[in-house]
Parts: sequence; structure tokens; C-alpha cells
Amino acid sequence: MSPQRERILKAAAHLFARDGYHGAGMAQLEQEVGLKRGALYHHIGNKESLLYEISRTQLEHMVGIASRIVEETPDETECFRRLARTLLRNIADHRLEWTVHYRDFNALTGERLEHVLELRRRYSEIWQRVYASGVERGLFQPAEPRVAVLGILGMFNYSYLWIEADGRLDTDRIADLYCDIFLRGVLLPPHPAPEE
Amino acid sequence: MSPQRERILKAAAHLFARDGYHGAGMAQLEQEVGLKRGALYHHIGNKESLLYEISRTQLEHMVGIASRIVEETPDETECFRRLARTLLRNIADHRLEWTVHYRDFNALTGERLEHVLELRRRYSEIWQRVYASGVERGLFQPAEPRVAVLGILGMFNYSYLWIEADGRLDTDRIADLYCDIFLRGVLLPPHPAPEE
DNA sequence: TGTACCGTACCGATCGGTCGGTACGCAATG
DNA sequence: CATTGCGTACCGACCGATCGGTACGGTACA
Repeated sequence: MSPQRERILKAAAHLFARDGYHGAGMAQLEQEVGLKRGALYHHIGNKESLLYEISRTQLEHMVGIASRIVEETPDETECFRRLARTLLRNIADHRLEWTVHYRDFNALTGERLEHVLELRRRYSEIWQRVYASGVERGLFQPAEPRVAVLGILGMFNYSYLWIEADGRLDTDRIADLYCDIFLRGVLLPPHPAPEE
Repeated sequence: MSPQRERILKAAAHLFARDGYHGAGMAQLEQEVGLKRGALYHHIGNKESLLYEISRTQLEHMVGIASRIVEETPDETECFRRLARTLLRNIADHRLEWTVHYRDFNALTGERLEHVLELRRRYSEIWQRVYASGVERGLFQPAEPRVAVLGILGMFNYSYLWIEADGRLDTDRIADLYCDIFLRGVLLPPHPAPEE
């Protein structure tokens, strides 16, 4: 990937995050990047490809990370903690991209939209499967697993609106806090007492 | 409010929710409503006023409801339950409006933007104060109250993406589920056992 | 000589918004 | 009863600006 294209993507992420995909014009992007129309289109092809790249990259990255974590982590509670930490850290590190993703990925069309939807589905399913596995082992409440997982995903996904990468609070601590809350909420008290 | 304006607002909410505020054009709105340009602007003034009305109404309603609940409900856990139920029910009943709100309220300008931001601040503070009050009474974990509240708000706010008003699951049940998870997560175990 | 990079000029389409004008219903006045 | 005046609702043409995108010529470097 050319360094120019990197620069353009960065500027586009900043612009789209501020004004929205449809709200940001190519004229603004020209100015931000310091290239004129012809040079810009020489690098990017078209506007939607920018949105695609921005919406896709981090999500694809997270699907990869999450898959690996699930493979390596048999214990479901520990698995949740690792998923949570990596997710929140990534959101904090790429807040602009996630802002664009959540707000505007559905402005994509055709195959590009399909691909991003597929990635979203896969990522969500990873969390779902971990929970289901925990239910099977008698660890988690078996009631409404789908809604429960959507809940904890909501805690993390919503954070792109307020989290700061260099904030006072380490993202790992926040992730742990949310995991503690969630796990204490869904863990069954059974045989032994896994309560901390 | 004239019935025509109501119709226009409904159509605009539908359109903005699907295509985004900047992505939806007035030509589409003409067609959806069945009025031509002149008639449309006779009723609405300008495009941004539509966004303002859509972004503001339900939020303002929720601030009012929440204020009343806090006044009437001294017990913090019960207060959370009521706040949660009314919020989730409203989100499910006005999913389109909330979709527009979350995605595009920051496309507002000037006083309109200020007003909506003020409403958001007030609503969030209501939840914060309930939590703080619970901490003072020794009910909740005193650590990171702000982050904890942002977590539960995330659970609910994220739901506009998947909840269905006439879904299989009653919104009250989902709200209770989330409240149970959250409260069990932040409740301190002390003296008596307020656990249900 | 080719190719990657860039600027300039320009395209048709669409953007949100305004304009003058018309049809109609209602209420007051003679 | 007829006439006048007025507000509401609506149409369709039109505005300047901006939209995303393209054609093409020049330049620098291989």
C-alpha cells in the first residue's frame, strides 16, 4: 500500500468521522490531503472504496484476533476477558475508523456491503459461541444467551463515543471492569463458588 | 401540529434512518410524502428542522419520564429498573427515530445542536446521579461510577440496532435481564442481602 | 520510451431552497 | 345573496452551489 494512499485513508477517516460519509465532500478531502482531484482519484479509484477500506480493516483484524483467542483459550470466562481487552483496545486505538464504521458502513453497496456484513456476523458469532460453550459447561445462565451477548457487545461498541486512547483510565482496566460486571451477572453460582 | 407535518416527519424518519440525513434527498421525501417541493417547504421550513424534530422529541420525552421516575423512586435498584424499562420500551417503539438520532444528531448546527447535546447530557446525568446515590448509601461499587454507568447505557443504546417492537421477547423482560446483570455486577454484598 | 504521479478543466446530475402564481375555503361586509 | 378579502395548501419552474467522477496533458523518473 502506497504511503500516499495511507495518508488519504487517514484523512478520509478523520473527515468521515466528523461529517459523515455523505456529509463529507471530495473537495474537503482534496484540501485535507493536499492533492487535487486528478491525483486523488489516481490513488483511490472512487469514494466508496475509501469507506470500504475504513469500515473493513479493523473489523477484519478483530475477527482474526478473536478467532485465535478462542482457539487458544478453553476457559470461557478467561476467553471473554481476552476478547474484551483486545476489542476495547482496538476501539480506543482506532476510534475514528470505528466511528465511521458504526455510522456509515451501511452506505456501502453490493459486494462490499455483503463482505462487511459477513464480517460483523462472524465477529458476533464468535462471542455467541463462547457464551454457548459456557452454557453447555454449566457456567453461564442458559436464559436468552443471544440477548445477553448483545448486551455486553453493546457495552463495548458504545464506547467508541466516549473512550480516549490516552485517557486517564487504561482500556484494559475498563474492559476488565465490564467483564467483571457481565460475568458476575451471568455466572451461575453452582457446585463450587467461582465467585471471586 | 398539522397532520401533514406529522406525515412528513414520519416519512423523513423512515428515510433518514435508511439512508442517513445527508444521504437522503428532498426529492425522495417528495415522493414518499406525495407532495411537491413547494408544498413540502410550506410545511417544514427547511431540512434541518426535520432532523431536529426527529432527534429531539423522544429524547426530550425520556428526560421528562426519567426525572419523574427519580423523584418517585427512592430505592436505587428499583429506580434503575424503571429507568431501564421505560428507555428500552421507548427505543423499541421509536426505533427509526433513535436510529436517526444516534447516527445524525451531530449534523445539527447552532442552537439546535446545543439543545440536543444539553438533553443528552441531562439524561446521562440522571443515571449518573442514581448510581452516585447508590454508592453513597453503600449499595454499589464506588469504583469508576462514570464508566459503569456508560456501560449499562451502552447495553441499552446499542439495542436500537437489533430490537424489534413486536419481537418475540417483551422489551420489559430484556430490560430486566440487563438490569439484573448490571446490578448483580455492581451491587456490594454487604450487611443484609438485598439480592432478590 | 514507458509509466507513475499530478494538475486543470470540465462533465452531467443532484443538492437544498426560493419564487411567483393558483385553487380553494372561510368569514365579513354590502 | 353576492362580493371581497385573506390564509392555507399546493404546484412547477428555477436558482446557484456542490456533488462524485472523468479526460487529458504535462512532468519526472525508470
